[in-house]
Amino acid sequence: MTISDVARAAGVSPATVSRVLNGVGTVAPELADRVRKAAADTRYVPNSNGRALRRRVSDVWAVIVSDVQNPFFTGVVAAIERVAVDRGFSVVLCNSDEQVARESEYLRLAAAQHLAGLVIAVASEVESDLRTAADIPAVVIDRRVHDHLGDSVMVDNRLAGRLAADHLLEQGFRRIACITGPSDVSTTEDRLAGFRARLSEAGAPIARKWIRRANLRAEGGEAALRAILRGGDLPDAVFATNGPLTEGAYQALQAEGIAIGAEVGLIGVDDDHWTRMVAPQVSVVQQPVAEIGRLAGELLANRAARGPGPAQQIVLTPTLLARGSTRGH
Amino acid sequence: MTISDVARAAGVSPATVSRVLNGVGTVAPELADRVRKAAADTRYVPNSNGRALRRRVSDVWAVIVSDVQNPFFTGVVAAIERVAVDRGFSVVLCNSDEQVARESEYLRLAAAQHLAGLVIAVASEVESDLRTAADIPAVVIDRRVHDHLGDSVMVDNRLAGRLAADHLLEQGFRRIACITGPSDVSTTEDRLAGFRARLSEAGAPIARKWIRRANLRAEGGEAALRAILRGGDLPDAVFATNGPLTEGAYQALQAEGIAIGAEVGLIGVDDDHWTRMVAPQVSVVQQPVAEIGRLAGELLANRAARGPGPAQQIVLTPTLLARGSTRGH
DNA sequence: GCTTGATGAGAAATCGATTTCTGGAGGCTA
DNA sequence: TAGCCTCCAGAAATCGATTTCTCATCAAGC
Repeated sequence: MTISDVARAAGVSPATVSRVLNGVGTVAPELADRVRKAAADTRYVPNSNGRALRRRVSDVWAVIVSDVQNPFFTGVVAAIERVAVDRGFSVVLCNSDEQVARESEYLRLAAAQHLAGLVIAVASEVESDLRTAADIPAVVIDRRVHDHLGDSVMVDNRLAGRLAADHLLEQGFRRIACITGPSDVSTTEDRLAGFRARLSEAGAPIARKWIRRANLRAEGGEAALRAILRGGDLPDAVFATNGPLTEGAYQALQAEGIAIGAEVGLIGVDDDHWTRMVAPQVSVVQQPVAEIGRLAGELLANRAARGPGPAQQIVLTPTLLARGSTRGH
Repeated sequence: MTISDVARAAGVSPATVSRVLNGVGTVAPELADRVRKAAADTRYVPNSNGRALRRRVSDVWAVIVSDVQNPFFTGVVAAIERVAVDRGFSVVLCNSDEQVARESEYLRLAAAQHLAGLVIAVASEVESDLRTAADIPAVVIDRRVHDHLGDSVMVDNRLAGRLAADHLLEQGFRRIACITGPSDVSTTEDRLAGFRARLSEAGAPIARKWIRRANLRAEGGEAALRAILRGGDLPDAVFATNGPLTEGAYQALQAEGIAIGAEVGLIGVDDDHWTRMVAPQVSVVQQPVAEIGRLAGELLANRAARGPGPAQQIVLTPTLLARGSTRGH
């Protein structure tokens, strides 16, 4: 079913059908009615490849995230969608699953389709390469990318680390471990950096053996915590630098029968629902999830509307939520 | 940067560039090298609108789900992606957010782009209309749709309800409530139906006032449980028919200081991580998440490869996971 | 030495929509 | 009534890739 079929059915030219359906130019009301009727009767769906080819742009945004199963990202995506729907865009979500190769494939796809915009949380600060999609407006969120100078919405992750350290120190913890991600993920890396810096300042530098890197899934966090336990020397508190890692750390402590809070304190990042459902509740550094998504969406919409111009780099502030898992030492 | 630019740079015709990059036909090795070099030098990304227009099909699948924030769906999507990547397809995820209008928009988009395939969990059994995308191979998952006869992967949800009922009866519960979703969502509706049927058979029919419908988010489950509490007459157990509803019910019970298991039993659906992290752990009817996604992906790949043929309707079996939240009555 | 066939690569048609170009009909002014 | 606009709608060009058509070249076979 093409525009020519509709044109034939309505007894007009394809040009007229296009004009009616897009509301551009002037068409006699009577003809317009005939066209609309024909389009409805034939269940005509315009081929967006033809349209995008001619128009040279689509009305779809892609959001590429590194882990669709992480509630932080789905929360951000939901907020982006709200803005997009509001401005008449559609959003498709792509999951790179922390793999640079899959990310590149999605970037290629976005560029090849000449999408209207792109929001991306990269898989790797050093290896990710956004040049493939350099032609379409992009907003980088959550994680920094090597030499990207465009719009971005980030959180002050060094501060996040400092907040966690401050809190643990205040609560009297001193023998502190950290479970964090690969060194090419800027978020977890910055949180570790801020955390370390604060502990060093306080004269309680973190022991090298107590810094554990893991892949950014619950399994990674769990394995890392078990590795710490196997070391024999038990820390009195643990900082996990993202949501899934926190979850994994919690599960390992629980499985080993260690009293969270009393024996070993635990503080995490990202306020997923479960943190308030367990006992004791888990202290976390919270990121402004909805705000990140909203701002990313608005930045993208503005960039698309206003064209090139000075890049905006927004940095938001995290918040400490102190709870039972870091009390009772 | 178009194929003609590359052709000019390599000193050949566009046809030759196309042949080289797609590996079809025969091209002299020397020319081929020149083309490949020119394509690399110019960072040429083929316009997929032009390509899809001519080829009449793309290599992208869309997965439309009703709630990206529900771990059940993201789990299924991750499994579909594994199959897709394996077969050389890309997957984009679309979130209808339980809204038929947004779902239609995504269906229109999928049809307009002539995507290679579609996997969908509909927003409404009665209102969702897949005819818009009738031209592309589709697999329906999770929820039934009014008069859809194509491929599908479902779970025996009446059995899921019966398993929950059986277990509660066995544990000695008799005054039982149910928190479920809108009546046009077949999954929660079937679970309720199976649950009711089993309780009636056992001579302990569920009281009408103890059947609460809620929107399918944690807030909905929480509100529904509070409504039951406000009724004054406390049930001795509650069945929540999906993941977020279970979460909400748990939160409400906990907030009200009701001892889960001892005072009020709780059984849910979907084995999200938190169910094993809380105390007591929550009993659930588990769906084979990865299996659903894998089968949906394979069904779609086969359909695309083999063309029309008899539809396959796969029904999987849920499993009961009995835990502390339904003990101790 | 001439015919036949295979091979390689450019020219041109094609996909389906949008947009520019073009021309006819009708209204207005001088 | 001639001349000029304006308005409307069809014809045709265009977007960028793929694929069919066409033709030139060269080798093999008789």
